[in-house]
Amino acid sequence: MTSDASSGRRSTIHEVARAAGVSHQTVSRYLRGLGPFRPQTIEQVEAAIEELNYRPNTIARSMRTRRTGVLSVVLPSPVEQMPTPMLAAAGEVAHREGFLMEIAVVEGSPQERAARARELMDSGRVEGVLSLSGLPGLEESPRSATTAALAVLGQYDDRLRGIGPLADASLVAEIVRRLAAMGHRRFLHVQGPQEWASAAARRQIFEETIAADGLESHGVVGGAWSPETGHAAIMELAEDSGVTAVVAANDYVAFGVMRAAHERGWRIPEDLSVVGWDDLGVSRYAVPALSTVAADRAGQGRFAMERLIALVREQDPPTVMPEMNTLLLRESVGPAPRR
Amino acid sequence: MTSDASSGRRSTIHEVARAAGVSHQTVSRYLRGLGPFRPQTIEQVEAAIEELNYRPNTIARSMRTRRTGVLSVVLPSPVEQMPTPMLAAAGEVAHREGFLMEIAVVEGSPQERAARARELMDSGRVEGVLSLSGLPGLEESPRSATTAALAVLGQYDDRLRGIGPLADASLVAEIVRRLAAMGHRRFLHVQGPQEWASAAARRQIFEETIAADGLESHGVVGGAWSPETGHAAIMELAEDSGVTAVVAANDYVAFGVMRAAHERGWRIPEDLSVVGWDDLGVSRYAVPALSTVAADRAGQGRFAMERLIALVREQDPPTVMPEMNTLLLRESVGPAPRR
DNA sequence: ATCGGTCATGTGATCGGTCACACATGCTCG
DNA sequence: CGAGCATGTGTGACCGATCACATGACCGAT
Repeated sequence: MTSDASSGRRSTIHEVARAAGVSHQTVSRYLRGLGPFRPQTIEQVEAAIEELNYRPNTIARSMRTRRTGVLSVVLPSPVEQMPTPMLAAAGEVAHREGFLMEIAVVEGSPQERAARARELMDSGRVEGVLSLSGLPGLEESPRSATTAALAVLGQYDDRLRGIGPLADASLVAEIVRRLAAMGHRRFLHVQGPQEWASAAARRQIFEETIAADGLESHGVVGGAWSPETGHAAIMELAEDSGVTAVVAANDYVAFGVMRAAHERGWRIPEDLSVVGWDDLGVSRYAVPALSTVAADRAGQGRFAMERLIALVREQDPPTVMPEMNTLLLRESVGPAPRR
Repeated sequence: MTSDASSGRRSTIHEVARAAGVSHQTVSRYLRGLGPFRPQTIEQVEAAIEELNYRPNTIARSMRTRRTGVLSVVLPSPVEQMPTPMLAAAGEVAHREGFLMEIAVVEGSPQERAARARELMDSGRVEGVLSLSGLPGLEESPRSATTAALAVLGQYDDRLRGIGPLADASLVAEIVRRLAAMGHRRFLHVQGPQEWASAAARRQIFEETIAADGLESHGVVGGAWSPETGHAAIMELAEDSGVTAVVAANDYVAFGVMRAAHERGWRIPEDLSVVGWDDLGVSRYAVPALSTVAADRAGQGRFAMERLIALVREQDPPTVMPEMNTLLLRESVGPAPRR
């Protein structure tokens, strides 16, 4: 904007101090808003900053203070289905608390991801790391002098109980029972990738509920979050399979299921009922409108970020998040067809 | 893992050097893989690193080298429809070139976003900034000593010519002409938010083509990227509007359009043809399958990131990206109904 | 006249690395 | 046999901030 100092080098606090005729420490204090100043001093410092177009070097500051104000969310690599509402909410919380949230996309296997996350924690670049997927070998930790804090959402423990709300699949039981109440007896589950806590939990609850309630499972197929998965699952189904209800891993999968049913000439919900998970923005606009679970991703994002920030500050983490999933039954479910 | 040094402080290169019986410089060289070493030296240094559980402090390194290896993508705040395939591809390029890509979600008006981006560029924390939206007052720049490089994708210039491939809307003309060839005469455009270069460009080309080809526009409505927008646009349409073809701003909007048509009892494509933009993963699985433009987001992401990296390295930026949009006509378009 | 306290500012060390350069050793070659 | 060179390593300055502590001016109280 104004004269851009003399050379291409960026100016430092010392140069500002010299230009203002004060000590570097005075400038530093000014920048941090500390201590009272003589009006004249303020004026001179401000003029010098303006003239030299000075901006503090965050790196240098971080080196001394060991604070960076940056929290990092690490995401597994197939980033296509990034949980954006969650990230948006998490970012909002971070912003409110004075942090900058960055998203780091990390490639590779769970082991490689864990190594990269570890590296990030040790680099000094961030004060906290939030992982949305499990990181084998790393455990949640408060911030220490040696590393950044770590919060993990959606991780499973040894008994496959998700500790994060992400993995809470209890509503799958509700789905199955509601469908059973409408007369459905034979179910198909199209599962997601089993490395994901949430996918594994949904499958587990599905099978448990089928068994507990004396219903029939035609089986579990699939293994990805994509529409293709759902499409293939239905196309491979025998004409006389007897399946009248499909529990899909998520809405993407459910879209594929609905499309395949259409292609086979099966009406939804008259011939087949379908339920997804996630309540994508377009799901209620599908024809027929897709039944799903609204997972309050925003709430989960807030929760996760608040938890991380508490760990960073070595405060008490927030209490366990209440159940926040909501089952939305729309046009894609109906009474089971008569045999 | 092993003994965690003595205290809570993290160990430094000097401590490693002392433990290994070499100079700090030798350790530094070892870490950077420079120069040859005596086998014994390597052994001692590795043992010391292992024993002290040493990790280099990236901040301290960056301070001296002025390199951070971090490129930042700044996204506007309503992050719900984050262009994930683009980000994924961009991240891949960054990774391949030895950079870490972070995504910074920035809140506020375009002006505020520009200010935050500026701050990020001046902080020294990142070497380059890639903005997916326009930043008023900031222009693309190579990396200088004073700030990070900036690349802007989808920005418009004074004459509303998008400089980024994102804003290339030329296929809108093709869409309109293909529909006209099927007998459509009266069109509706449901536009996106006009602050977005891409939305503005699509609208402009729509209107230009209508005028140039002597067709009729029922008007332009809407102004957001959401299904609600498309839904409302159709619900408000008079029964005798004469509109037989809708050009929607993107697939989200198109989903809303299709749903509303269904609710009004209009068949697609027999009564109404609909075209979206973006080719969402679920679009080809919709019933009827949604016609759209596959924008090769991944290609755009790669292009943008390569451009940024070239700016950072002060090399020649890649040549202008070739046309990469593809029109996909699916079930949602058909011949115009007879009056 | 001296003392203690507040106000406003200055001095030098420090964070943990890299950079520039010096230096010691052993080998080859004229 | 010493110059020249490659090999391997060490010394101290430096990046740009903050931190800990010192200092000088001014004030009212003893």
